[in-house]
Amino acid sequence: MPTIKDVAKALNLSITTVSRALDGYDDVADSTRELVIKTAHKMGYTPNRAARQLRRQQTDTIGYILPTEKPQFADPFYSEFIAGLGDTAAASNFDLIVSAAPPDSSAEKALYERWVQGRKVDGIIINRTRLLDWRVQYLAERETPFVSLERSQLPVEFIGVETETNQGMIELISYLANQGHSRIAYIGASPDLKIEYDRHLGYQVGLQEAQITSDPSLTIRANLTPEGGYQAVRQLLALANAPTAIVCVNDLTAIGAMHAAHESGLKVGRDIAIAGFDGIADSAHTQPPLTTLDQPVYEIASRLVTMLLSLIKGDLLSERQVKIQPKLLIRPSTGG
Amino acid sequence: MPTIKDVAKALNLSITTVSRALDGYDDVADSTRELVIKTAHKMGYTPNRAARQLRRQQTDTIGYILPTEKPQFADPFYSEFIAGLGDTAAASNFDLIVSAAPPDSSAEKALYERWVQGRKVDGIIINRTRLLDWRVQYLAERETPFVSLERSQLPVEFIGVETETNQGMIELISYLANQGHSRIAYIGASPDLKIEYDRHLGYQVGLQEAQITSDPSLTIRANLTPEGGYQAVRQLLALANAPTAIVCVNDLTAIGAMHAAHESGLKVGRDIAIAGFDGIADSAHTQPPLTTLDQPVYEIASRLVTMLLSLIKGDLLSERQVKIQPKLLIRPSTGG
DNA sequence: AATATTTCCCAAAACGTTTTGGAGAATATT
DNA sequence: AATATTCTCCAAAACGTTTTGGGAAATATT
Repeated sequence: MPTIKDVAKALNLSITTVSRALDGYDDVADSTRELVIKTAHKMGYTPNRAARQLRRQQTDTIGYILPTEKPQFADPFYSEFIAGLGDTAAASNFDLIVSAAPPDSSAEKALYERWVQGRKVDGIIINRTRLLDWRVQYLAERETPFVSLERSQLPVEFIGVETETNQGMIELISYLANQGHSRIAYIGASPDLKIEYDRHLGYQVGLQEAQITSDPSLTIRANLTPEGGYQAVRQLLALANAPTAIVCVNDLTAIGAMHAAHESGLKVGRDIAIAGFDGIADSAHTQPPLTTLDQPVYEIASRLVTMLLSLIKGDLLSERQVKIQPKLLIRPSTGG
Repeated sequence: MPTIKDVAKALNLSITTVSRALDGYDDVADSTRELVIKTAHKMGYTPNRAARQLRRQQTDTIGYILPTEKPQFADPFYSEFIAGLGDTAAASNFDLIVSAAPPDSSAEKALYERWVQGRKVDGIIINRTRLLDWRVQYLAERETPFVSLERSQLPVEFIGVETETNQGMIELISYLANQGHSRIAYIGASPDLKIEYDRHLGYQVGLQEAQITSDPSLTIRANLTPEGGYQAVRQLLALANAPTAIVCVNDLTAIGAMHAAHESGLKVGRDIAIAGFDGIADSAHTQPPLTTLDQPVYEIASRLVTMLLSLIKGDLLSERQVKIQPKLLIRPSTGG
């Protein structure tokens, strides 16, 4: 594997000149630059990343840690999200390093420390942000560039992307109300998650706009998985006064919810309405197809990377806080 | 951020000794080693990865490239797969870098070159192996350690994990035959993929064992997505002599297939039987729940990393070729 | 008491870059 | 013709480790 020294020797130039020719400095003659570029290419020279990183004190790498729950972890949201991160990073010649850890665990903490202290990454992408997320505190204190999907409640400047949920929820619930539903339940997630906070709030605002009085017994917390949604619906259907429509915090929950409804002999879309949130690809092919608030996951991921990279480079970011409007996709799971 | 030099100065030792104390060499007194470890920890010292990499000429990093298809890419298989890769790598203090590129594209080639030539990774994980996969040729030629999920047909030693499909397919098809099905279709994927080769072969062997003569018009190729499965079933149902059972190359295809069947007014599990392959988490919650050949994705990923790491370290690998038996999960989508 | 061995430590080189601070040659300006 | 300016180039230092090849002191062996 040729080094810069080999290229220099082959051309009888100093390594300084080769380096500067390759990096586009203007204190090297055009003729030599061309020559350098050509022979470097011919010799198959690629700069050694470690050496460059050591000297430059930066890594050209960004990090992302998957929020894996204990046993199994399979959410199509994340494969699309990671594809977006990886693609966009690669387009700027950055690398993406990925690891996995349960949220708010010691393993998570250890990973962040390893990456931040060891100067393993130039910046970090956070998602599934929690209301009082130690990660944003930690990264802000250490002045490590980071962007997040969803805003925490900590007094730290928020840079990233957030989904504006209220409008979409209002649309969804008004649609359900127009279909004649008045007992509309909500299946949420852990209350320390910002998405749960937002989506539950959106649900309540939606009810209010539709002039439906909120019934606390119709809000129930699950864990973002099909299993969670399945169990939650079994509870809801056991209620004396069971709901006729159910809004779920994400599509996976809705998939489990539909399963439980079917199992109880209800025809989803006729006997009960069920809606999700995320717009994962599967949602178009569930039986019946799922009404959902669709988010452009790939673009969100891509946008986050773009923002993070300019943060790292010290460019001034015109838009530090991007708001995304989810799009209501009405499908047969809510009748109509 | 303290360096090894700071630690050495604080203890009035040489950096050599500090380095060797930390690395566990036995030519340093136990008392000093303890002292070094303690103060290094107290000072918050973490070795700089770039410097270590440069000196050691290795990166403690493995790479994986997602096979993203053009528009959207969301397959829960991959979120679980990546979680397994990341977890297991992190447990050995290795990092996982992830990027994305369409299979067999110039972008894919560019990424591999960047990683291999630039010594960015110590080893690579391959999946969705193709029959004549340029990647295995390339990596073998460059003597870059790699492991793959599924074996190519190239004359290169195979190291990795493969799924033994025939047995599972025989079970599945014999089950279908016992249910009275004799027109059993197969929806596959691109024929250059090893999984397509294997699973299609398994299907044919299964038919043979069940003494059903194979009808070529019942094999149809899709693209591993729900959309593909959906379109394929529309074609199949338009046949003069339509199938009564359909075996799909993966669960996503099966999900789309069920959708199309429903849409044609067929009740899946009663009027038509549909089965998938992979055992993604959703498959338990489709309507009806999907019969599938379940693979332990997380364990497969984890196993691949373990193998790759010993390959990198030069340990002798006792098992270079691991065979996995998928497990048939019979669910209502095939009636019964 | 001399020699051999073990124990514990260290100075210096090396890994492959980028950057600093010029220096000589060519050209432009007086 | 002398001086100033611009063009090109380069030697050397630095980034933070690990490893090599000892070397001095302490201990064991004759």
